[in-house]
Amino acid sequence: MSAGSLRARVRAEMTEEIKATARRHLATDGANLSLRAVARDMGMVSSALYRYFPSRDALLTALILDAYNALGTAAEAGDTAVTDRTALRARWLSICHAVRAWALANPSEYALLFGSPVPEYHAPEATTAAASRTPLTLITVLKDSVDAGFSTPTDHLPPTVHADMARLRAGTAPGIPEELLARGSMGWIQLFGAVSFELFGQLNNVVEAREAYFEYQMRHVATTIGIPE
Amino acid sequence: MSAGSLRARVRAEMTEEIKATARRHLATDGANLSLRAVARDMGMVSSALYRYFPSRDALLTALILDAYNALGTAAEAGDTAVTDRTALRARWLSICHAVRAWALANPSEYALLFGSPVPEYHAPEATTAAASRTPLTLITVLKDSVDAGFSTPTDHLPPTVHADMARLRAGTAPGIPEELLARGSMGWIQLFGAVSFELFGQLNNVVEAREAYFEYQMRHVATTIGIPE
DNA sequence: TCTACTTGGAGAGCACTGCTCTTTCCCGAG
DNA sequence: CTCGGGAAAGAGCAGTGCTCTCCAAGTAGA
Repeated sequence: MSAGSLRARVRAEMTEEIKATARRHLATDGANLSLRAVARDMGMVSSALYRYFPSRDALLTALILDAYNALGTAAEAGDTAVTDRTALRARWLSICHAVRAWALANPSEYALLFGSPVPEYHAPEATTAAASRTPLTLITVLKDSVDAGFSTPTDHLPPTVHADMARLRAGTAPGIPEELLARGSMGWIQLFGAVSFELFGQLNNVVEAREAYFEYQMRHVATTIGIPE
Repeated sequence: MSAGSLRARVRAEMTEEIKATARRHLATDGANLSLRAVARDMGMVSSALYRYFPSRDALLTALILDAYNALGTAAEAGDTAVTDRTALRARWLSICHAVRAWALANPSEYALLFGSPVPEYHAPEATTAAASRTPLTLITVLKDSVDAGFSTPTDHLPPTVHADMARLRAGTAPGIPEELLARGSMGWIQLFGAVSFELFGQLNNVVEAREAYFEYQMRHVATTIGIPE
């Protein structure tokens, strides 16, 4: 059996190496990386690569899945890094900083996840689970905030938004009021917007104190959501 | 002289037609549209197209410039559509809705502006002026808010952020307190994040009431900035 | 009006791309 | 020890951005 799994192991290693090489190319060529160049880098011919990935899109899908999971892992690590689990504000901010740090360390992968959608490419269902890990980490803090008895916002939500939030809660986080979820989603959007603005060059020649301005924003968001100091 | 300008006029028309065709291709092929396909669509050979644009990047730059200006025009129109110039909240919200409407109507051009940066492509200086039209429109509302005597936020800004905002103010909007500019920039980021999330598919299967949730967010942002009802 | 010059279009060609198909080879299960 | 299947190689197809040469047509000066 060790012989039988050898083939499989080699194949798995090969697949990993292809992805690693592709990730390297991602940094310079973006989403339109070249299969042939990846193969060339590995000393193999391009057609051999099709034994591992049926198409370029399949390779991209694998990279996207890995990236979502890497970001999710980083976000969760940011959360658990705060040993005092009752320090909700610190946890929220730690997650935000973890997301930004991961994005700055892996800009091309972040762009693959949150940048312009690749034309003619449709993400398979499998990615959505990985994609929701990061927002779920944020929602966990909201849930702990509710359990700790902190007061929640009392916005008036339009009925349709209320329904959306109720549906979101049903799938993920029982017990969180719709109003809090709505504000939490806003915070997730602000986090994404801030990181994207910085990474995509929209802050150039405007804001130099990137870290400080990010911190300022996220503190403000945390306050808005109702996470006390 | 009418003969001399004929050539120029034909050339201008040709340039416009190329851009229009390219814009159409942008919708299906995204940023990696094909010069040859554009030429084919116009019944000409690809090399002829190089008489008008020295490279594919140059064509993209022209499209980007046009898109920034179109968005800026839409934003300004959203502002001036509010006849009561003292209705600052209405003006702010009208600008936000105009930006979203333009983005929904021109998704691929929006992606070109605010999506993943094109690898190896660096925007020339000329685009920055067009790019700032939309945020400047928002800042105008902030300025009118100050002039109207509305109270401004009293955040404590880190010194570096304070300096950034002072520099931003110096170039654009004298008289606006740094704290207000910082919050206004947050609002611009939230607007961008909300539109991008919706357009790039991040809201799929989560929020269905797109319009209503957007409105909710922007109202909240306006309140946060300190624009009274 | 005739000529000299500039300009725009056409076509061939180069190096590259994703992908398919066929051929070869070699590992490992029976 | 045989032989089936997985993996690699290579040729080939249609497409790409871009360059170069060639030619027709429009423009300006005498």
